[in-house]
Amino acid sequence: MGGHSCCHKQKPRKGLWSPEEDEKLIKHINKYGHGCWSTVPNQAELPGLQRCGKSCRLRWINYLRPDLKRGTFSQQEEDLIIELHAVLGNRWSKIAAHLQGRTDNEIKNLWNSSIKKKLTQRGIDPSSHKPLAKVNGDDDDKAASNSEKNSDSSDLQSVIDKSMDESSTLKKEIFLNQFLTSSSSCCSSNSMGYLPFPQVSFAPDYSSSSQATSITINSNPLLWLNCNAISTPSTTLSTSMALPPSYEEEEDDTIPGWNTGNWKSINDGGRIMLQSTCSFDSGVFSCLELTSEKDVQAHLGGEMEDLKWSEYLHGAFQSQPMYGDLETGNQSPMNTVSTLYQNQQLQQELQASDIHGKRFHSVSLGFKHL
DNA sequence: AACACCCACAACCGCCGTGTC
DNA sequence: CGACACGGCGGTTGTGGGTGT
Repeated sequence: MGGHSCCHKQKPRKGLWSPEEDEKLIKHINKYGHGCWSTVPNQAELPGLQRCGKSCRLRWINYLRPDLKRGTFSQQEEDLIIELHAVLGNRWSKIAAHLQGRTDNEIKNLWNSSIKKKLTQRGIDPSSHKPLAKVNGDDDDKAASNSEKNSDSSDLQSVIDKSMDESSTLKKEIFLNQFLTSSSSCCSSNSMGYLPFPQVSFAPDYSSSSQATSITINSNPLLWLNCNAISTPSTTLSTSMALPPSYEEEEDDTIPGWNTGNWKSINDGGRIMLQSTCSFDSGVFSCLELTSEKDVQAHLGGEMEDLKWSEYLHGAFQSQPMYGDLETGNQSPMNTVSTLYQNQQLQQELQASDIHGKRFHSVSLGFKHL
């Protein structure tokens, strides 16, 4: 156990990597790729790397990979890590997947050396993300995975993980839709369902003093919702929602029929800004996750993709076509994604964190009341 | 200058899941 | 079906630079 064949032939070198070793490894990877790490040390340029394949892999992934960002973490990145940790717990690789150019090791180190302390200083328990006063007992790492304490959340997370592993966006949509269909069907009318994405948090319970607004739908139009932010007890970022055109005329942001008890909504010049969690009591969600600029472009620019999406929605829900006129009256359906960038604050955040144009997560939800 | 201490980061270790034979 | 190899992950340790005394 633990021993690898590549380590048996000769005692592997340990400790810090020398520049020469790095150079050899880079040369090798550039030339041959890294199909099988265990053979890398044997194949590397003479006189051969006396390193375990595992060590080569780690060195490459954590340090030598060309797409690594390196350098200090921005405040936005730190906030995002905190928010993701609140949802994902110590699943560093999952967290790292949301931060372009950052490795799980880097994030883990940052968490252990810096963020943990900062949170504690702010009076927040770093494992539970709750105020320290409210955390019972001693601080054994009982909430290493915060969401796992709740079996529903744990199930949810496994669904998330599974869905993330699906390569096809359409598969994701179908899978998540299936999940949500079954999820919503088992929810009583006043029970909570949560958007099944790690970037949507399960947190703050807005009190009656908040501006929480009930948003409902009682007919069958699709409601498109773009989420690319996360809210946590410590931070709340806004989520944007693009409404069907018919609702643009409404005098306020209340839509009868869709109970989103925990959404805090703000009417922002005709656009509805949402914060916090979302709940639903019935209906079917369709979900789309766009994880890269390429994905977005494919949807924004690709008629075929739009067609597939529309067809899927038609087929699955027999619903009316998606709404193209979200705001300006001339947007294509998938341009809902672009409304993300009409939120100036969000745009700034994305730019500041170097995510803009590179990688971000967006969730589009189509809703049809049954 | 020497030492202790702290901190950030790199690397290792052990375990687990998966694929293959 | 079991054994084995391998990759991946999270926890932990090691290392080196910076800073204070």
